[in-house]
Amino acid sequence: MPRFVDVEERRVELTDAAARLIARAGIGAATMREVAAEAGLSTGSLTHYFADKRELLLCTFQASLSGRRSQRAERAPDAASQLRATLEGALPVDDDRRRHWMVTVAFCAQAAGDDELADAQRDAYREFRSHVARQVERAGIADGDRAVVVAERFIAAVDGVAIQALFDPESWPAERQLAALDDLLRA
Amino acid sequence: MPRFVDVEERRVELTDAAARLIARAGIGAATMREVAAEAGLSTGSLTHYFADKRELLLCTFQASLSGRRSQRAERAPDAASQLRATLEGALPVDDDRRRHWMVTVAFCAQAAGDDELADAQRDAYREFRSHVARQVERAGIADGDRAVVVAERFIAAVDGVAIQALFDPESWPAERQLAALDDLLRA
DNA sequence: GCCGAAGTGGAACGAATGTTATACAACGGT
DNA sequence: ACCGTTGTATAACATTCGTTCCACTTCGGC
Repeated sequence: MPRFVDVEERRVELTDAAARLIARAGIGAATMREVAAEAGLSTGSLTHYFADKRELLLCTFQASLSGRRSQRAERAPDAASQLRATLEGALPVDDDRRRHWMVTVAFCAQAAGDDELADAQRDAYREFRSHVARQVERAGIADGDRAVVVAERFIAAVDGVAIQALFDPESWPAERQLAALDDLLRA
Repeated sequence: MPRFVDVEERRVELTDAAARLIARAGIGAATMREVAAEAGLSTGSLTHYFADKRELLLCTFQASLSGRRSQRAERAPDAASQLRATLEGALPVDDDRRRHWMVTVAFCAQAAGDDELADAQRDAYREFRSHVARQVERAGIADGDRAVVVAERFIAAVDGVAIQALFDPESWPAERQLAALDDLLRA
């Protein structure tokens, strides 16, 4: 087995390139040629690491999801701070999180007519809901089913702010997004 | 001027066909041929009413927006009921509103890399925010700038629920969406 | 030193897309 | 009755897409 290249790393480079293109110019701009060029490779190499365009896009989506998941890992002193950090991770307050959000929206739109993608989206959402609900319980805000309902309300509020912020950044600088989050947690 | 055909009506039929396709199978499925076929016409007729595909999509988006705007028109007895009706109009509680939401999400994703579309989206959102803020004032919930902030919070909460309901309808039947809306207005 | 597998680039193909052009049908004005 | 405009359908166009294929390079094993 000659020629040592870290396959997984190369795949990450390619899905990163795809995510960058999608965030910048929409999912329609993520053609095989454009993705390869963005990663500094050729289409021949691209097909060497992903059999299909479909596989490339699915991996791009899942990489974006796991990127968001890893952001949660940052530990905070107490349960309330952890909850706040988790919700803050879902706000487009910097370029990186903004990029993740644009990719998420693009795949939301793509999920229409693609059942596999829709399932992945739904499962990711439910997993996130469980995660937030667990932190709500730890923070002593609510228990059991009530915690899930509270988590849903928190997520809905944060997502709503995120969407407004995505397409009207002038009205929603980072500080205003964080202020809205604090208002939410205070109530 | 021979051959009487209601041009505006025909254009509505075509943008409706486009909206149906987008909601059903994503914006990628809205090709010129598919839209024409969905409307029961040929591409020759389609180009007769819309110079470009771009014009067709822009008109489809604006038609979806004005459709949502007209839904607000239903009068309610008091200011609080009007506010509730407006916010309920932003929830995908039936097939029609669900369709509008899918189209909105599709164009949200498309707005990346299309400044004109992004501007239209932002302006529509601001107009909706003003509308809700006015109803918040009339309902005596808040005044002036506070009314705008309250409106933003309401819209964020409703949009967040809408997105969760779009991609996880099992968890979000219509009654649960409306219950979440009532919870929101009670607080 | 040579062989073969892994990696890479680039060309080529068929299919599909947006767009344009052309031919025909339908109807009002004179 | 004829003409010109409007509406519609079909075909063809160039372009672009995903995909496939082939030549070339690079390295480890024998």
